Amino acid sequence: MASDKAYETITADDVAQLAGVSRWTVHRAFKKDASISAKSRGKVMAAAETLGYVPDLLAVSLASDRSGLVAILVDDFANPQQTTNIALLTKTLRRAGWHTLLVHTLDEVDASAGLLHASQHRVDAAILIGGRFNDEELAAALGAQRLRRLIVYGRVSLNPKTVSICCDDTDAMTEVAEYVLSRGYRKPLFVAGPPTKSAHILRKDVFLQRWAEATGTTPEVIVAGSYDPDHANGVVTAHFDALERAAYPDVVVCETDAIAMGAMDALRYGFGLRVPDDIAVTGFDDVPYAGNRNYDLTTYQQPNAVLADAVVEVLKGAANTAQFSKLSGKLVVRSSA
Amino acid sequence: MASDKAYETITADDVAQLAGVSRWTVHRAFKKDASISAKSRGKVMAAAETLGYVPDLLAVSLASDRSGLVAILVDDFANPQQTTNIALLTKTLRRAGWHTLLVHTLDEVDASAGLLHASQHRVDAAILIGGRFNDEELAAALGAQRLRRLIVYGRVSLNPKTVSICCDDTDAMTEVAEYVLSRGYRKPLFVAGPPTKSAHILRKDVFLQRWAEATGTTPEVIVAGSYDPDHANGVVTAHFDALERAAYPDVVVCETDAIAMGAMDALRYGFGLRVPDDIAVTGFDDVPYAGNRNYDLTTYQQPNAVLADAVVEVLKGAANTAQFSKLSGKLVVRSSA
DNA sequence: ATTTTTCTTGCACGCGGGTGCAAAAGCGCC
DNA sequence: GGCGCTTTTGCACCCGCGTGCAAGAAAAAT
Repeated sequence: MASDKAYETITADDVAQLAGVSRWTVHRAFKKDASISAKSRGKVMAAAETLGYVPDLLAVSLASDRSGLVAILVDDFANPQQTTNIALLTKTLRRAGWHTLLVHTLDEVDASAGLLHASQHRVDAAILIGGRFNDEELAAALGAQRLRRLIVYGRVSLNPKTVSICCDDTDAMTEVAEYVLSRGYRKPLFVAGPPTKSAHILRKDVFLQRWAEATGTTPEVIVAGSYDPDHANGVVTAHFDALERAAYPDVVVCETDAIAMGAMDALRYGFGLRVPDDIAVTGFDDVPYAGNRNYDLTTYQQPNAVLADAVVEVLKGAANTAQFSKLSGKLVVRSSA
Repeated sequence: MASDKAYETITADDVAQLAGVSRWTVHRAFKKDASISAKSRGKVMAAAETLGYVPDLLAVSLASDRSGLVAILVDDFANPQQTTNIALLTKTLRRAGWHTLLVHTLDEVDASAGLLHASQHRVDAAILIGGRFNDEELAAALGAQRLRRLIVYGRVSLNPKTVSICCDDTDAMTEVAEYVLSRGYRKPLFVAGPPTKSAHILRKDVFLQRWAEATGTTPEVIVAGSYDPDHANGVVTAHFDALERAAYPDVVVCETDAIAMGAMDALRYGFGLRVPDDIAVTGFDDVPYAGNRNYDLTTYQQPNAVLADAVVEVLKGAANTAQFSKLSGKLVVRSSA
């Protein structure tokens, strides 16, 4: 194993000495369009090369007040949409020059603690992907702490101090509702995710409203306490257990793919139902597994790349952030409905 | 959205002024068992409370040469075992007081670049979870850069400058082989993951050897280029496409659950085979989905919590690190084999 | 009351690098 | 060669906090 001092620290001073210039000249050599002669920049670069000099980002952050770090707060790794987002965001941010501090928040209270820790690292922004948090409380923290920006990802926050980056649930869920109606389903069950304290997912409300407009009836709704497929499985099982066969819905509309997958497993293995022959299922997000032959889920595809790019825009100081909460994806029709 | 200066920076100086003491006394107040009078500590704490003072971790890191940061390098978010590990590690590390820098490495070359960036943040350790890297090259970097420890997670690295934390593939895969033999299977197909440049997964070799010892025959082997289930699906499909029905193996032994899940999908949906009636499948890792009713995979359960705890031990400076590469899990028998 | 001993406290200096300004060097020109 | 101007370079000071040491204050011993 590596000893605690296996490395030697090369600072700008070392480079300066070798190059025969002052430390500040070294810094200039590394700074794009700084006033420095070609000759001394050459000397510095050569010296830096031979010494293997790399600037210390900690010191850079301290001095420049920009850390190049973005915190991502996540609370539910069982939700495939979240892991997908983490993967995409870390990749996108890295390409754009930011590094990621991944904070695994344990519960709602802990989200604030996580945010505090992130701020102590002077992150340039904190992105909330998780579901269990209270953005009012967070916004309070926002004022007091060293937090530049708070980005709520994948849902709408009404707090003006935060930036929401998400697709327009109204358009999206309306499209899903239209599709379900157009396919002739008439007895839907909506499976919602955990209720939110503040930053909302509007899918349920939109679906219910659109459905009521079109049919004059209100669909039944059940609520899953988390976006873990296994949990959704249990909730759906409990619901169907209490139902006569004749009372089964003809379509199960789920707030997310994670829920849809759990629901589908429940229907198939718990009640021997065939999808879509006996009952249809729709999801939302189009996570990687949704296209899998097991599920082949009809779902609404999030514009993931666009969302991730929006984060970079915000980091770069985009002025008009309102547009970022109205992005749109597209309906993906597969065999499940 | 938050303006760029929404926060006010409260430093120890501010607290000192309010408390009527010097800055150093403030630091002492926050330092466990520092020599300071109860009275002034009280004053400091009160002042810190009213101002909402929180130490700047960047400055702490710079001054103390300990960042409290650990980098996790990952390359494949499609592999459920990796996301599981990320979740567990971030949680475990956070509880133990470390924060996580998540680096999404794009390819093998990029792993070195990622490690370099991590070192620029003075991480206390870097953990390699990914598969696509070359640990010799990384070890070279290790000497030159500001990297205290390099932990290779989930596989064995022979490089003495790194610490391997993983379960003992020899014991584990022997157990799997014994089980497969005991169930009467005689015509196995081994589906291996991508070949490694240096830090190895020994499962294939162990299985082949044990099988040869027991039966005198050598199982057929095919190689998947990644641990993405979809990719494995394709590889298995291609293999079976070229086979007569009579030549099908009776059991498909997979290097990981991710591969097993892809393989199972291929067998079922591509060739109409029933698992385990027509063909059996085994995995390795026991990822969350492995227990799902769709797969219900017989697999070898990694001692995840033990592995994660081992990381903390190493960070705390555990002397005897050799033990950490010989941990053991347990065989989980389900219906797939 | 004086001297020791023990606590407390203040402070210089360092971590590695960024900023703005002033001195120095280089330049063209008369 | 001397002048004024532009480019280079050096430097003081700062980011916020930690360490070790020495001076000051309080408590104990004489």
